[in-house]
Amino acid sequence: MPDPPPAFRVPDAPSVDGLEARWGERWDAEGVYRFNREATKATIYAIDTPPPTVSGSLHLGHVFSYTHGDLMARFFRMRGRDVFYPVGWDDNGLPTERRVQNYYGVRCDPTLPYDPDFEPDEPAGEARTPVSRRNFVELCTRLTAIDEEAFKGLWRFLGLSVDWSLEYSTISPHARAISQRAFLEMLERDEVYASVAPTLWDVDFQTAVSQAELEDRERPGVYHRVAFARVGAEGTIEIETTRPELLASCVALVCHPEDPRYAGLVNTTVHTPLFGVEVPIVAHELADPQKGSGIAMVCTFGDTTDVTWWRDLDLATRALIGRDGRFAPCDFADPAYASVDPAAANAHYGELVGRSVTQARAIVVEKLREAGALVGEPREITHPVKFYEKGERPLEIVTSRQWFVRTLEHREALLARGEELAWHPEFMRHRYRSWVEGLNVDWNISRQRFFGVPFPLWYPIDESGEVDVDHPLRPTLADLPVDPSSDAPPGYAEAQRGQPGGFVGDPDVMDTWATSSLSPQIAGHWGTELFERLFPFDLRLQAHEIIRTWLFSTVVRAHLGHDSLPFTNVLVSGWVLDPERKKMSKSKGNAVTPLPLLERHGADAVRYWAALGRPGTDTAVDEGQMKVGRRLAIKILNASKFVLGRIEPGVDYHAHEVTAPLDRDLLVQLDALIIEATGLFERYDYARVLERVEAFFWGFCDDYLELVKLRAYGEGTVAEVASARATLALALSSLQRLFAPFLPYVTEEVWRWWREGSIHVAPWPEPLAVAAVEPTYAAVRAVLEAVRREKSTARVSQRAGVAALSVSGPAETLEALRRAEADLRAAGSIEAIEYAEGPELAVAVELAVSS
RNA sequence: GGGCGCUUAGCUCAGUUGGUUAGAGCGCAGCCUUCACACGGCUGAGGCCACAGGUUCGAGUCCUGUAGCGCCCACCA
Repeated sequence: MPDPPPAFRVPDAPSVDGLEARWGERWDAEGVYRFNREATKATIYAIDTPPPTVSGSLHLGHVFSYTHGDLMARFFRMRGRDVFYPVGWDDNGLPTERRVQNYYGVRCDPTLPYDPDFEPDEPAGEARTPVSRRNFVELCTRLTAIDEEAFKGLWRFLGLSVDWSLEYSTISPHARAISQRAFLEMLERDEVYASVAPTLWDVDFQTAVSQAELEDRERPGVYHRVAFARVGAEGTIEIETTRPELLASCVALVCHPEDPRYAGLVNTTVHTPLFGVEVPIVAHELADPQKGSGIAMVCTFGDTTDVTWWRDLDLATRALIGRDGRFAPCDFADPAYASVDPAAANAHYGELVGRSVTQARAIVVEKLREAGALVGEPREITHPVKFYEKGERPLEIVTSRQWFVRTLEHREALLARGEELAWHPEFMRHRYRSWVEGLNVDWNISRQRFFGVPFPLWYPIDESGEVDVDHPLRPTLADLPVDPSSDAPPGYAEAQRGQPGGFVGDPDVMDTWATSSLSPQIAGHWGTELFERLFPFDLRLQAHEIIRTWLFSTVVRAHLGHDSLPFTNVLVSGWVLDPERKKMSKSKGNAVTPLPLLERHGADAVRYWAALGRPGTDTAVDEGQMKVGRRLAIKILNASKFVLGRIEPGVDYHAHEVTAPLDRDLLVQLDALIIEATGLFERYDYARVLERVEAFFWGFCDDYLELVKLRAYGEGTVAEVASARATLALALSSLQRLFAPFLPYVTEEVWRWWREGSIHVAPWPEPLAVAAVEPTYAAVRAVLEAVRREKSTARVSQRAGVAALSVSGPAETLEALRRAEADLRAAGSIEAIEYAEGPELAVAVELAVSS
């Protein structure tokens, strides 16, 4: 530690206001949080923090979670680790597209040519001007840059100790290059494949959606009981469906193989009502005899179960819903449909073409009713329906070509990775496991959108104009990142785009998780020597809602690409709940904007509130706790001011000067606190650290400072005075540093009153190894408290004199009191103390006659 | 349907391996205009630790079950 300065710099009226600006600038100027690029693997502590979606606004939940990461960063930095603490922005993807559309009043039309002179109207009107993909991406880049500055300002105010030179964004050329390289390597290793398959599809966003982006929503539905006529036999089979509009895509009826009601019907056929298509009755385990009539209509595709039946039972394909969510034309005379009355079927279907799902449903129900195929009246129910988490209409399943990462065949290995990872809190491990166990499709990473990382592939066009998707053209690694919609593949010229003998670019972009799953590789500069020292990272910080997306996908990429975990620890933050204990979300309108809270209470105060939130535990917004945090910060100012007013500048105090039993006992307690706090921090239990340190500190202020006040002023022998002052100096130094990760601003302020350099690169306190003494502190505090109680009961000032104090208690307690009698008498204004042995500690106070 | 978490003072929450009389803060009440701190301090009241069984000398803590709340996962006709 540098030598103490010759004089202390304690202001007359210390304040917690304005510390953020003052120290934020100094930290930048001094490079306090700069990563040491020479650091070795052994000393590096690398942190992977979530790149927040730039299109939204940061809410208090972000502040909460990022504070937790910062606590760990600051602790390990003080422990001597070389902390690699970058921050990223997730600026690619759908949310940004939406925000740009609204902000600038544009929409992307990839068929348009680039207009270098295009300027959007500001503010945007209602109209949406179509612009080229390149123009659109430029606007995305422009707006995200603005948003990122605002985010950065908030993080700085909050006091995140990140190294801003390590900032990254997921749409940057660097991130795109990493993302494309990782994709090409997966392709090389056959870990990713393109497939034309039924895909979950959002009809509004017109893009595929992955399993991880699904959510169930309870929606009202209507059961319709529909009769199918048997073929070659008398009678009908009745099914129940909530999606009668899909009758035209019916390919089978399915029952459970052991259902006695239908066992004899398996492998017979029926005709669909209205369309007269002959479909088989088949058996499958998934058919639930309890549901509806026990026999279901299989359509291509009504839901994911249909996909399973279709695949397992090798059923026909009659997909009719298009990418826009409307019924596409089809001809029932086509042998694939095999209608017994194509003319009638086409007449019926003609009324559905171009209709949305809800419109078609009404039409089909009416027709069924007229045809006498609707049995009874429809029954209203509520049932879960799959939605894209950002979508507004139920997902459809359409057949399209998509890129998939092979996750299913690595299920066991991925489960093992989950076991290998150290989870904080431990129970969050279950979330990951149940997700991996429940995977049922490979990870779809392609999106039919514009602002994202393009797939770095082109497809050759043969002389007859056919696109050959099976033999993609790849860029060389040195050319990455590429945009196949504007760059030509190696060996081709741009003029050959779309021409026979030429090429076309892959039109899709990667899902945002396909890029953010590489956050360690992006932030750590995969491909450089530095990355080898950083990877795997030491800590991943995130909220529990993205375990199935970000955490899972990052584990997949590291497992496939590096045969490793991406990080060794994950710290999972809980949610921030509003005062009614509801999850904060923008859509509910209860999201709390953090900046006003930070300005009102101060960054340290907000961090204090966040730091009390245990890992994985949901925590309510509580301004009361922030006020407590602010008060704690003020107390640290004042206690520091007091101590520095008693000790000498330029003096290096040592534990061997501490001779008074009370002082030595305090330092023994402090050693225990340091040991406990260090252990808790190393186990990521930051909240307990704060709780313990805070409790010790308040006791230190309320009792110890009061007890040694007079000695600290200089009363008593030289040794007694020196003992008190040394204890104050040593305790203050340790306490300031114990608080530093939590309250970085106020601790920096008070540290610099008497120390050179930043507290945040000062060493974490070590125990002073003070030899144990006879216990003194606890007994003295108990008596002091009793004296205060008596005075309070007597309604006199705490300064009121005590003429005589009679203490009875066990001999060892009395011994303890005698060891610190002068201090006790000073703190309690006690003239004389009488001792008497007794079974329990009891005090009798005789107040002095007030003058 | 499977899983996880929670249930302790009016409120928000601690109670690590079972061990004296269950803790903190806020709020509330009373007192103190203290020479570090009124952006204070001191003191106090307030709890069948969700419920029912069990293990144990001893259970807020361990086991079983029940209920309520929240979340995750699920093939949701």
